[in-house]
Amino acid sequence: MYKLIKKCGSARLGEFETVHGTVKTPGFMNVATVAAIKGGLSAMDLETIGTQVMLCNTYHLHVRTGDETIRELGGLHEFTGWKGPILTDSGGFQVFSLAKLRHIKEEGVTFNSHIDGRRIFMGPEESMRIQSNLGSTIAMAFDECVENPAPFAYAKESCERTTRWLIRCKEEHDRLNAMPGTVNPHQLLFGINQGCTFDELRVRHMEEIAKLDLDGYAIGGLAVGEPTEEMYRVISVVEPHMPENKIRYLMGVGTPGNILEAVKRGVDLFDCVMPSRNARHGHLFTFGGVININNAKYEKDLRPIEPSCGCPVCRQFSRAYIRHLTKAKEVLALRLCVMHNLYFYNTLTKRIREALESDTFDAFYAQYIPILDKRLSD
RNA sequence: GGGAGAGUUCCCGAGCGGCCAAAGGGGGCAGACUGUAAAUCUGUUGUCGACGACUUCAGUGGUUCGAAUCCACUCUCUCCCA
Repeated sequence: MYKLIKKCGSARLGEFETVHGTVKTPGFMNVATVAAIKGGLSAMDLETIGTQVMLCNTYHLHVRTGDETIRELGGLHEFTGWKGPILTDSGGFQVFSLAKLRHIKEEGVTFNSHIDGRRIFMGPEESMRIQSNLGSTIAMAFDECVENPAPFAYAKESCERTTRWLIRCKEEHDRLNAMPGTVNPHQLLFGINQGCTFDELRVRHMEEIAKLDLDGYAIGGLAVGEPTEEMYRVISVVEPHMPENKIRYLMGVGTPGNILEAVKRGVDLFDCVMPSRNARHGHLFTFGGVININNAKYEKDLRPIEPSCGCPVCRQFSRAYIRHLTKAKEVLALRLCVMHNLYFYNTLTKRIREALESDTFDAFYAQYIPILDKRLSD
């Protein structure tokens, strides 16, 4: 359960206890959609790079290899070898990202599998059942992540449906946890706030789902194309209505700067594909700004990605070597870049925690906001 | 020695009288990426005083209003017969 240690303005330092270990917040979850961090990282590497929570996806694991199989194999922890907390996303985001392949009804969503095209039905009960089979530490409610911009009428209708889905999720989740033979009978459930960029929808929805007394609350449906300032506004609008004694998770966000801004607004937990995806494309994060390791100027640069970084990659390899590997399209390039970027994100949240601990968060914020998302100038 | 074919922009390779500074790849350069259908996608890639001009399709010289494209010779390479 969540324990608030201290606050600095709206920013919160806390801890979240689970059967698979304690998560220190603010924290960043490392995305492993198909039970693997893209770029060739395994459970063996996650400790090295400071991972607290691994995030896997319900829809992706359902279509391949299949949640029933993973259940037979002992659940995701046995399957992946990762003993720490695992959060499974519900498949709700795929309602958004696989828009061309799906059809939404009150009961749930019909997808055409992106693997083989076969029809798949997923509603709140199905999502809960799959996540129960996967045996994750934390299950996410099945929601609809609505595209931006969306007409108010549609946003309202979708939001109300997401609330009804959430109630069904909770019932099914409680039922499954109580069933004998459940992989993880202590599985937690987080609800997801929606409402696009409409403040009144956001607030009303948050108030309603707060009544359900779930294990945690997420803000979903942001960073889907709306201006960044609008995202910050929505967080600020919703935050006062989020239960103080529950962990708050901003889904799918974001850039290092986004995370710092969201922490300042009271968010505890994050996940994003950005560090891993951008790493695969040669964009590397540092506390001095972002670099594109593909750039010609790094061809003979003997410095590590970030001289002050303590990650295994920066301790051993030069920019020149990593650039060579990316140019040569060696898989090692992906691995090294992803390792560095995830270490950076994990360290960023760690340093935010340290700043909160030592009451220097404001100074930390003032120092890093101007540079984190900019190009490193060296 | 005889015969056949080929030489295109950084590379491979299309073009075979005007719509060609020249398709398409590759490579290079740069950009995007936010609960991952993403080791992907986009732009750019002869030069310049740049809505125009200049140089380029092995070399030289021709034919033509106009040539990377046709002709002659030269050079280089590949294959076949000796």
